[in-house]
Amino acid sequence: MQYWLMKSEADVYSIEQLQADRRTMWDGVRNYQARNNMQAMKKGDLVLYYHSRQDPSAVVGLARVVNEAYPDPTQFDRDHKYFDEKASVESPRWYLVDIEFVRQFQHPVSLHDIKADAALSEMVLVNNSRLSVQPVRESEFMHVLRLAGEPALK
DNA sequence: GCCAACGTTGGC
DNA sequence: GCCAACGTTGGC
Repeated sequence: MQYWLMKSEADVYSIEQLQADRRTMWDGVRNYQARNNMQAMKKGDLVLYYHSRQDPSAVVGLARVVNEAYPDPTQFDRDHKYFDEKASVESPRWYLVDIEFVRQFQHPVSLHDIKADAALSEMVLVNNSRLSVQPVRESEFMHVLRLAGEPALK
């Protein structure tokens, strides 16, 4: 089992929307490092769901990987904003995973709280703030759950 | 809404 | 292969 953090702007695709949809294709990632991280994901991996560009930016809940990486269909669609003319069905550039809603936190863990916590000082979120799909250590994942006041997962 | 930090592109 | 120019992200 590996752990991850995925970011979304709350007004673009919020955790409330994920809950309503139950699951979603994580399309539109056009950054190689983030893509590589998605390609490393395994079914059942757990994801910290983070809202960026809101006040305050925070980890707001959990999601789970339900389908491992496959080509992002939006890269082939000429009419889509995520179209990539350098990609082809024979040699795709961009991959995505499907994730499902697990739970929303009663008490989100803000970026401020994460930065203030010595146990989380090596989180990618703190040191490479622009990466939208990033690995999280098990100890960091559990620590964030504790800060949220959430019960541990079975 | 501003702008620093970062990633990508393309001219040379 | 360097690096300036450009576009994007995301904290503030």
